Amino acid sequence: MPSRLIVSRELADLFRLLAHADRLRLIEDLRGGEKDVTGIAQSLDLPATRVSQHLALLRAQRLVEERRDGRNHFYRLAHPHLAAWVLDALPFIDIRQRLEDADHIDTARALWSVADRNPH
Amino acid sequence: MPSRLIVSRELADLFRLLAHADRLRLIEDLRGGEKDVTGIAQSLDLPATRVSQHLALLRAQRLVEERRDGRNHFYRLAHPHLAAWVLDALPFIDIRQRLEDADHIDTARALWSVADRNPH
DNA sequence: CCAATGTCTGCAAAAGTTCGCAGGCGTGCA
DNA sequence: TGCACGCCTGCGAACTTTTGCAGACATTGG
Repeated sequence: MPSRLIVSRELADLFRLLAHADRLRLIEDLRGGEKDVTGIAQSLDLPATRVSQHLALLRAQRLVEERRDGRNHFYRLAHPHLAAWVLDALPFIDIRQRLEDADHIDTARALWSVADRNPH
Repeated sequence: MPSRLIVSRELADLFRLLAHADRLRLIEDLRGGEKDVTGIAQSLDLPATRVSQHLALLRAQRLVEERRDGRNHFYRLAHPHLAAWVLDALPFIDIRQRLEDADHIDTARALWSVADRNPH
């Protein structure tokens, strides 16, 4: 029964792709809709080259899709539900370290949620 | 607004912990309830030392809890819902490579689900 | 007490990831 | 055509993770 092994490897690849704070922020940033590389770089405060490198990884596993318009490359989530699923992981993080109790998870979720689409 | 950065780092740590095929299999293996190290090692077909190393990582981030009985250490999921959440990621894996279409996701999910608690 | 068993930890080599930088490619504007 | 812009890729250095192995520790049975 090798399917299990195959599936676990596929899932591990996905988790590895998500195992980087900047890529997670990027995914949350795309929740509002498509955005070009420079726009993402500005809102995450990262060099555009690095954003492009992250996007190349996400693209390789079809987590984002690209649309070109002139010299700009616009990216969007291939699965819009992905961002919500990522936030569903909040209950599993070890809250002892930096957050005090379960209420703060809600605070964090709120902070990161739809309402908050201003500069930063 | 640094909370966002903090949360994304916490989430990235969690994803990094899950970004290993054997640890994912381990988590799925514990879905059925607690199990000792040797038992896990047998059902995953891995050396017990390695299982212990993986468990040490999962323990450090409070994803599993330990109960000792004599010389055996029994482990269980700290959040039983974790295993289900992991499987919710199946729609996001890139299915072109080894699986043909969406039906196979269901097959994979079924293969890995509750019914399947026989040897392997 | 001694030996066997089940598990844990430390270490170092191998493998993998991240990051900055240099240079390349395509597009648009003067 | 030439230049600036937006983005992409390749490369090497620094860092992190994985793995097997050797040895340690605690518990149990003889």
